[in-house]
Amino acid sequence: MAVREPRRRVTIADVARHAQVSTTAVSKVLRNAYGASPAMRDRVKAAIEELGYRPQAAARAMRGRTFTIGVLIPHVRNPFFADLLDGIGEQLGGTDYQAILVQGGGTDLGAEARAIEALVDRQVDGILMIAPITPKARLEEVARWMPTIVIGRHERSTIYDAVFDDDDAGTELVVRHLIELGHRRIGHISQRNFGRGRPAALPHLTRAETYRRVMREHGLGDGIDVVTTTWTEEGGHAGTVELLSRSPRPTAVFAGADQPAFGALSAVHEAGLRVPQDVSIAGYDDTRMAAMANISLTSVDQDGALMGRTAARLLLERVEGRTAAMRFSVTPVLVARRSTGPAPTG
Amino acid sequence: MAVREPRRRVTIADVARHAQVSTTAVSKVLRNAYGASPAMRDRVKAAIEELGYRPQAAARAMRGRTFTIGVLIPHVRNPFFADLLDGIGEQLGGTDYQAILVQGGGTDLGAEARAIEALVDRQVDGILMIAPITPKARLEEVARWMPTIVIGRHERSTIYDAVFDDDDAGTELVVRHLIELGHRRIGHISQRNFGRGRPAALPHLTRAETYRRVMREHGLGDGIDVVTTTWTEEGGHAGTVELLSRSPRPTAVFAGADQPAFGALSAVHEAGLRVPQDVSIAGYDDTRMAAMANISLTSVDQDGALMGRTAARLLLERVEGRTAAMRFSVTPVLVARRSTGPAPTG
DNA sequence: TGAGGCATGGGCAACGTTGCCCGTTCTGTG
DNA sequence: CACAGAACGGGCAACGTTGCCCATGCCTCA
Repeated sequence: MAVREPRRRVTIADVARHAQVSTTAVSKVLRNAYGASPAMRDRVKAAIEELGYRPQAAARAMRGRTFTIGVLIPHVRNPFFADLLDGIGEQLGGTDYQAILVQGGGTDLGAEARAIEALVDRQVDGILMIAPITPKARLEEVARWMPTIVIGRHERSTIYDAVFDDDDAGTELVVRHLIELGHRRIGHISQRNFGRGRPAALPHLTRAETYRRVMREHGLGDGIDVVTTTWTEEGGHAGTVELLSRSPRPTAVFAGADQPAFGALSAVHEAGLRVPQDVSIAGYDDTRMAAMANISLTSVDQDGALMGRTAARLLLERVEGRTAAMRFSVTPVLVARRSTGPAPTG
Repeated sequence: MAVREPRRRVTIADVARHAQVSTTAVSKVLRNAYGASPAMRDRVKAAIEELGYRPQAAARAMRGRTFTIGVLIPHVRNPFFADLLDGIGEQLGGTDYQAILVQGGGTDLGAEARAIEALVDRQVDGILMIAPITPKARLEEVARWMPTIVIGRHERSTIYDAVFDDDDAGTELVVRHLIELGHRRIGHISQRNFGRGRPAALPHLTRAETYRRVMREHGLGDGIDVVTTTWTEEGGHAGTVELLSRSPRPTAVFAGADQPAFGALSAVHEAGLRVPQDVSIAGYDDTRMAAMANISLTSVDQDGALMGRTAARLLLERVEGRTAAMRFSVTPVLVARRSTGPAPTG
């Protein structure tokens, strides 16, 4: 097979010529617009089929529509985001909209800013932002340009919609679970704070705050111990090593998320301690790995697919014209597994 | 803060007016083109800064360039792809190009086809396809339209570049490792075959083929046992349950990838068997979870970041005009951990 | 002093699509 | 049979950017 020169792409004009109609007519058929007879519709559709015509998104963009939804994702390594994307994809399937993903960098404010600008420059019809660390003021600035849904943050906005997990409730579930098991010294692994916005807007801040509150409410203010790393396997490992070096050491660790919890499990293992006999470990997100029998990590399930579906639905509504702001919150559920058990006595 | 109407976006004409020059002049400055004095350059740059101007990708696209690289990814749930994306991002950082990701669905040929078309419709300057299942003929058709790099497939093409891991060598390493440990009955978990192209082009086919070859070369043709599922935790679990039901059951399982290997570990655990005393498990990809001390999965490391960087570099070269096809292969390394051990005697 | 070249800046058309508007033909009703 | 109104199809401009080309003015060199 020889290398042919790339032939010119089929345009609406080619279709019009082939179907013996005007370009306007073809456009009408494409958009299901008024003013096209069934006969013409068929003829044009046949021509489109025959020539393999596909509209060019760029030219459409110049007229205002791209049929593209931009999704800002901190980093694809976090498996929970995959659930969100599944939900988004499910909701968008069957519509004319296509999701494109852009990685924001996770902890790099500058990278995230560039990613957002990239989406704005590309004239997407709407943006879904997954747990952005960008200040709220900037999010609202973007939301004024184009329909925007923010996933995972708790602030109220009158300009964009919010879809989030009730991190407060979820954290309360898991910390109480540990306390009920008799734990008094419970370490917590949190993330470095990059945002400059209102505190507690980001999940890791809510979780840390609620952890502190619940501990205090149970008279365990002295047992509070927060280490700040990153929510990765490596971060969770390092944080747990630090917690285990305390004297007395905590008998349980709420890792804040499953990824650091996996690192915590490995750190406990390396220290020659047993889970849960010596140390209990709990995560958050209920990822698939958490359910594996040899891991069996206690976690908090937030329905990521539902959040994704809802976020995409809300965004489409906004694209279609809704302007009133909406909020949607998912109620988390504790999934107790074998990584948590009664506190060791003594 | 009130909801303002979205103001019109700043265009090149606004900048030109503000800087008292022509739009052509502004365009020249933007593109670092010839024919602009340093003085004018400064003036225009100041105006751009002042107005916060950003070029619109769609309008540029109509003139032939979008500064966008499309990345087709089967599914974000596979952690190995995150390494590839890190490499791609690293190489693209500092250039004017922005990567956008589109999910192909993994096992759904139709979804992948739509994803590829979405990228073509959006006039990206080049496409990086990660382990596509689309027939080669179609890949070449796309590659004639725009610069294309295919990651993970082994076929030769004169039209697109290929970047892949030497799956044959990697599989030989891991299967030999198991044989040297004394295993004779080694199960293998493979994936359903969706492609219709040349066999062995996709990694899972190469791995299965090489597994068979190495087994036979060591006189272990009778010990060959392949189950076909999907390369997910769930698939690996189900496949391993099936393998463990054999009589006699295999003493080792080469899971084909880390994700199914994790499922395999859990299945062995559930069956009340020990790893590696009763059953050895090996994966492929050397993901971060494999390195966790409590998992300690034997795996094969393929340098995903290097593959990603190389693929992105090759693509940029093609965007700049190279037409000769290139191939780049990464040499894998066996990482033996505690999930593999001597075959049980008797 | 004149010719040629270079540096600099701008005019213009074109990329593909769609919304607005206008003209023609057809249909139904008095 | 006349007329209003609907149905239908097409012309045209505009979206923002860039590549090609031309005009101007200055400098250099023979």
